[in-house]
Amino acid sequence: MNETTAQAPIRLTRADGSPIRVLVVDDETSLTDLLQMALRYEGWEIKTAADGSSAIATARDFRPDAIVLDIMLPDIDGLQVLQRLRADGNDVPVLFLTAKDALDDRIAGLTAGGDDYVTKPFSLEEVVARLRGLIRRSTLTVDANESPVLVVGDLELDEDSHEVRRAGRLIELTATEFELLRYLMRNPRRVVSKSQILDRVWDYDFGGKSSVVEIYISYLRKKIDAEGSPMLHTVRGAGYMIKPAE
Amino acid sequence: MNETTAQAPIRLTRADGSPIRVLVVDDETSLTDLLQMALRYEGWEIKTAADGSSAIATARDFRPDAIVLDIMLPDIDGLQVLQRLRADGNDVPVLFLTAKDALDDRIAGLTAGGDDYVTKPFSLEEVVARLRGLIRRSTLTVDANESPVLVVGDLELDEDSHEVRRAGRLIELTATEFELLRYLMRNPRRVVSKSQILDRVWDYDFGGKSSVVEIYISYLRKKIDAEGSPMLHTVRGAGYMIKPAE
DNA sequence: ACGCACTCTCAGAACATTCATAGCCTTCTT
DNA sequence: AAGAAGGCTATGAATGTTCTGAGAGTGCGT
Repeated sequence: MNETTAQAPIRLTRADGSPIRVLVVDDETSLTDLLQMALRYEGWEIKTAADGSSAIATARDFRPDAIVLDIMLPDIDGLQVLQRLRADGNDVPVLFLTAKDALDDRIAGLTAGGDDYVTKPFSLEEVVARLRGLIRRSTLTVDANESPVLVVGDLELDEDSHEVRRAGRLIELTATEFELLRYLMRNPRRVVSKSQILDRVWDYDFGGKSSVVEIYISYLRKKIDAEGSPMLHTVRGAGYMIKPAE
Repeated sequence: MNETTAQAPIRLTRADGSPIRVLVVDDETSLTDLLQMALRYEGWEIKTAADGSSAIATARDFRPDAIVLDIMLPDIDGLQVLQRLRADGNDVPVLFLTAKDALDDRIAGLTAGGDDYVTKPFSLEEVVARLRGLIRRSTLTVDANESPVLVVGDLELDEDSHEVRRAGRLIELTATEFELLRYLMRNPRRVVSKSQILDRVWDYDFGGKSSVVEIYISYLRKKIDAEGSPMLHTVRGAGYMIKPAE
């Protein structure tokens, strides 16, 4: 055994070690496919539903730890699905998906109940992070053997406070820089390609070029690797990797 | 372990550690739904009733630590419900809900008896705070492993006296400023979004824009962060956070 | 009824962020 | 060693977000 051995992946599980279960509800297959892939990659067990009534039925049988729920559904409105779940005594936390312009009054009050929402188009990192937050804070899911702080070497990232520190020194990051660093830190000592980063950290409808990743890596380096030995490494032709300085 | 470790959440429980139980009585489902969501998120166990007689029955069976009771009910008047409970020898503290214009003298005497009331429309922070106060002061609930004083760094907020001090110096806040600060201080070192703040601190029927939050943050800064290092931090694109000055 | 304190909108200023472009640098291949 | 490919970063324009002053409206207390 040596120091480069892969560490156990950061993986949220239930109290008994069985995988987290998530129900994804949206009528666009392209979106449910995308989310299903991304969430399976987290090691979670996923079921999907395309409308409100099958969502309610599946929630009953599948007993998910969280639900991703589009507001706009062909039959029953997403908010009504929530109401029915609650009327059933089901406290599962819900992450709503909503178009940016269709926001406001209808969503009002949601976050006060411990639920949350993201606006389309979203980045997968954002959805996963919010889900992890919801599940971690949910009074139902017993485990939460997880801290909101990612640590790689002397670099720390706190998902609750959004604080990032290198050797204790506070570092200010923009939203995109923060998401990129979080993604890298959740995959330490592993090369991630520019397309992986783009697929994961940028909104799914991002139309720009992948060179934007290079730019943000460059920003991060200036802030993270400014002093001390570098932790952000380029793997030519393959991608980028973060690991503790040696 | 270092000084940035997340502190245990502030959570009121009964003496044996079991969750607080609250009965919510209102005939409008939208309101009971909202309160149920918000109070569950406090980690409490909630039951609801839509009229006076089922409220009395549920109070007997469920043995709640507090009751939220609308004055206006389809069958029996809320105040009469209180009378019947007391006649039964049930001393559970009651938080009445009443329309602002229907504020009659009958309500006036309530607070003398250890009960309390809020006028509709209310903010969730207000209801939760009043409930916490009632439960904490109630002779029934044994625990109260909780102080009415929130402390973050050298900033103190007393929920009983409504006094706020920074480094010992008394600071005058308006009602809204106080509620906003209380909400932030109950979530120290955690980024809270503008929608979360709006959902929680502003009345549930508030129709305005979330920029009002920015304005009140600005007011708070002038009073709280006037001198000394700042405790109120903007996390661009995410929300606001309070933490001890470094 | 009056004045005062408070809440909230508006609008513009100030500021931060995102991203494309382009030229330079590094590394690899032959 | 030269060329090609890939990567880095300075610059700046466009965009998006936050802050704040002025003031209108509201409601409360006297």
